[in-house]
Amino acid sequence: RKRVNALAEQLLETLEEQGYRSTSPRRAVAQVIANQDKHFTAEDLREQLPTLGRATIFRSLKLLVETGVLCRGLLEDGDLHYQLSHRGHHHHLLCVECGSSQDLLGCDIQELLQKTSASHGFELSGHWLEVYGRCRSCTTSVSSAELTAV
Amino acid sequence: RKRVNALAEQLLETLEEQGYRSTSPRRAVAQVIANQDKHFTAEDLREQLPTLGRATIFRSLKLLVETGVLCRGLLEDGDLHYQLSHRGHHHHLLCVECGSSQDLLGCDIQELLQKTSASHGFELSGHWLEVYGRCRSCTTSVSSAELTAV
DNA sequence: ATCGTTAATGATACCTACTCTCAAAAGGAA
DNA sequence: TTCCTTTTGAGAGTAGGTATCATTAACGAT
Repeated sequence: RKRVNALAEQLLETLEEQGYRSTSPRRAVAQVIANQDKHFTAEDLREQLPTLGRATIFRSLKLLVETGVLCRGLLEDGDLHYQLSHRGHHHHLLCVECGSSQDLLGCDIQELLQKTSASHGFELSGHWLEVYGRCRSCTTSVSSAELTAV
Repeated sequence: RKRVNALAEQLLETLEEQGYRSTSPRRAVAQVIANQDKHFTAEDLREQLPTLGRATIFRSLKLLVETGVLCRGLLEDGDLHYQLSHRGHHHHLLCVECGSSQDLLGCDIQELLQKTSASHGFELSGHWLEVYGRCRSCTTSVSSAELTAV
């Protein structure tokens, strides 16, 4: 569990590098985020940090997104959530069952989009992709139930 | 401009097929949507239909999305917008300059995602993709200005 | 044509998720 | 410590959407 604190410290360092002060509310937020294993909403954070002001939480989230520590995503139901950003452009696999998320590696969609956009006379500037499904542990844990049902 | 009314009528028919009544507020909404050449927000609709109740507009939009007439999308800044849905799963090219949108044709991302998801032990159930950039007419109209600047 | 049932509407209150304002309270460099 | 600046929390405000409910409009049956 030392790693957790290490991650929290890393988040704070990123902020400090960009000229933001290391305050106790920010330390608390960093700690909670570092403990998170799923994507989370602003409300989740608020529940875990009831002593912090509402505005402070939103401000921290905004800051962390701006500095690239977090990224925002959209759940299938339209809810906004946050998760640690693993630097660089990438996408997420979101498990609709347990809520876990993992980075989608080795998916070179950029090239595909570039080609297809060009054929529409379109100058690509960016894209947003979220992938939904069920993760390995959810598919295996439910498979027996499904088998009896079938 | 007969085509516009034809489109509006088509929207209403889709609602009627699903058991919804053809009311005058719905006719008005259909007419405005049919006239729209870009994606639009609920607020855009409200401005063009000031006599309609707020709730009615939101209800109509919801209904049209549920019946598959419209689809919802997310702009780069996080704003929610609507546009005519051309049946079946597809994606949009959104021009960040003029706001126009066109369907992205011939992009088989599904297959790519399927493969990559599988290699993560992930059972794909869906995805969400928006592509941002500048459309043909915007790139050509600005190109001269950019040339002098460079 | 009109009736009666049910769906749809509009006014308004409410709600959620967030932002703004501003006085007070920390950071932190000197 | 001091002084300046950033940050904070409380609370008001805002955007965008939903819930409630009495009234009104659709439309199939008569």
